[in-house]
Parts: sequence; C-alpha cells; structure tokens
Amino acid sequence: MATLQKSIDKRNALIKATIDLVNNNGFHATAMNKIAKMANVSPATIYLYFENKQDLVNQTYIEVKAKYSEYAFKNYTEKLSVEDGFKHIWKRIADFKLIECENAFFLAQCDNTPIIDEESRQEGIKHLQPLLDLWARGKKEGIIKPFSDYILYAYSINPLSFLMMAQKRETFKLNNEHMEEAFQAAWNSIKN
Amino acid sequence: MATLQKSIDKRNALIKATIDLVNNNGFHATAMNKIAKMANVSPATIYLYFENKQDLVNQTYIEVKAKYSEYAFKNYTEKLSVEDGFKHIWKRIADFKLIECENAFFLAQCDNTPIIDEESRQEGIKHLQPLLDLWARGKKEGIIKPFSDYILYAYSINPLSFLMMAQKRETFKLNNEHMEEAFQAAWNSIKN
DNA sequence: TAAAAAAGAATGAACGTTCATTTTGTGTAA
DNA sequence: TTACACAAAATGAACGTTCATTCTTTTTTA
Repeated sequence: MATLQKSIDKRNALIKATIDLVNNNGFHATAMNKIAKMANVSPATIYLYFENKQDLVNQTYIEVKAKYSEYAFKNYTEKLSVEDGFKHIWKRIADFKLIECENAFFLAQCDNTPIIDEESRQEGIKHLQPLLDLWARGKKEGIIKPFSDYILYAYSINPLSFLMMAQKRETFKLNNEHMEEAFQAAWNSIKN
Repeated sequence: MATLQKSIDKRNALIKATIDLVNNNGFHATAMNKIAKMANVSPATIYLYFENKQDLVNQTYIEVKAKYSEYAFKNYTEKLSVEDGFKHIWKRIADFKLIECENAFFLAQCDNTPIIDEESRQEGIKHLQPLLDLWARGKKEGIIKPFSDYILYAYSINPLSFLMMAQKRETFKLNNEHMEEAFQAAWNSIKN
C-alpha cells in the first residue's frame, strides 16, 4: 500500500502566495494561476489542498488570525497588573503589525471587505478572550473606564492598524518615539 | 446644431450603483454588467461617462471623499476654541459614518485595499486641512499633545471607522451613550 | 507495483470593452 | 408652429480574453 502525505510545505507556500498576491492585487484580481505559479505548483494541485478559491482565502484568513492572536498573547500572564498586562499585550500587537506587516495587512483587508465568509470571520474573533478578560478585571478594579469592549478596542488597539497602513503606504515612518506616543494615547483613552 | 447633454442623473445613478455593489461584493466581483443593470442603463453607456472600470471606481472614490469632508466641516469655524472646534468636527464625522454609512463603508473599503490608484488616494487626502490646522493651533496653545498628525488621527478620528464597521456587521449597536463614551476616549487620547 | 500526488492542457463560463445601430433632443428653415 | 436634419446619447449584441475548475496523464513513493 502507498499513502503519500500531502506536503505541508506546499500548503504553506500556497498560503504565503495567497497573502502576497491578495495584498498587492486584491482578492478577485488574484488568479489561481498566479498563486500556483508563485507557489511553484500546478493550478490543479491547489484543489488537492483546498476546495476552491473561497476556501483557500477563508483558511488563509483563519490561519493568519490564529498566528496574530498567538503572537499577541505570547508570554502574557494574568498575574500582571491591569496596566502592565495591557501594556504587554499592546506592545505585542504593535510588534506584530510592524514586523509581520504582510500578515497584518492581509487581515486588515479581510476585515474591511466582504471577501471573507461571515463564518470564518466569527472563527477569527474568538481568540481575543484574554484581552477581554483583562478589561473586565480592569473595569472591576476601577482602573479602566466602564466602556463597551468594542469602544475599548476601537480606541486602544485598532489605531495600530491605521498606523500600519500609513507605514505600508510609505506616507509615514513609525519610530520608537511614535510608539511611545501611540501607547500613551491608547492608555489615556481607556484608563480611568 | 444639436448639443445634447449627458444626463447628470445617469452619472449619479452609476456612482450610486457602484457604491452599492462594491460594498456588498467587493470591487472585482462587481461586473460592469450589474452596475449597468442597477443604474437602468446599457453597459455601453457607462463608457460614455467613464473611461473604464478603474476610472469609474476612482471617480466614485473622489466624489464620496469630497462629500465626506464637506460634511465634516459643515458649519465649522476657526473662531471656536480648540476643544469646541474638535468636538464639532468629531461629531460631524461621527454623524457621517453613521448616517451616510454606505458612503463611509465604501471609503473604508477603498482605504484598506489596493483597488484605488495612489493618485486618486492622494487627491482624497487634501480635504482634511481644517482639522490639521486646528491641531496645529491646539499644539501651539498646549491644549493638544505634540503628537504627529498621523497619531492624532489614528486615535481620535479613525476609531469611528471601526465602530461603524461593527455596526454595519450588526455585531454592535451604537447609541447616544456610546457616542459620548467614544468622544471622551478620543479627546482623552489627544488632549494635553 | 499500486495508489496517492502532481502536473499541464483543456473547458465552459463570465468578464470588460467595443461595434454597429437606433433613439433622442435641439437648432433651423419653411 | 411644424418638419427636417443632424449630432450626441444610448443601446444590445458580439468580441476576445481571462478566469476557476476539471480531466487525463505522468510522476513519486511506500
């Protein structure tokens, strides 16, 4: 008998190519053809790994989103004070958006367009729980304003996406001083 | 001699249809065919008003962006104090994102994807000057933190886009109380 | 050697755009 | 006021191209 296994490398190459091409051309302008070529694979091979184009982009989204939240909570522990915990997570997310900016840009694009199935989108949201828990504790201790989580996120985390986008477009160059300012702004907007 | 004039109504209908379809399907998934049908026009007619599909979406972007900044600065005067002036503009922008949310959503999509020519994007940025002037004054008077305009924008204005998106996806329902909270967060993040 | 994996060519559908034609509206002559 | 001429505006069918996907064949490997 012979059971080969599909190469994880090929799958990774396909996902990487998808991110790259979608980032630069958008989802629908990205041909399966091109994805295959960039991944050094035949177009037909894609369909051994993914059901169709939509499935490919959905899975890419979920994978990148998982990588994002894993990165965000690396080394985080609930033992930290609310302020320290927040600063830790905030800095990790900031790093991700700057260092893994191709991944972050892909997420931004998915989150601002109708290319991702609602189901996959919901799947991606789940991972932020530790941050929500931290906020709940902060509110209880009177350290964080009693705002809805949506507003807390909009003002403390999401602005990093805007800065990343400006950076990517090369209309703005983030340095360490900017980062310090940005964190101040974030913390001031949510702290009590 | 006979000089008919192309109907402005038709052009408007085409732009409206473009916004609607691009919002719901994305740029590349929107066929000229469908735009024409929604605008009650022949596909060929589009090419009397616009060079091609890219030109159509570029012009739509510029038009919506102009409407946005006109809305933002309605009734604003430099005679207001920095805080009052900021609150005025902020509320106008918030209203736009909630009331004209189809327009706002279209802009968000354009600003987060590569569908718009860089040239058209630059064209759209110009209009925010009064806000930048206000910030410059605020910094000089020591009322606003000496942050770069990108950071001020990211933390005080851009979060509204995130809230609008959540609202549009019906995962969040903004009410007046939320608005008050959001303004507080915005002001706290930039005030000295 | 047998079955999974991969390949590349083939396919039909859908796309943006153009072409040949018809319709519309206006200035002018009767 | 009417009728005509004519050019701009508008049309629907048609075009060539490109796309996602599939089919058939070849390659790989246990």
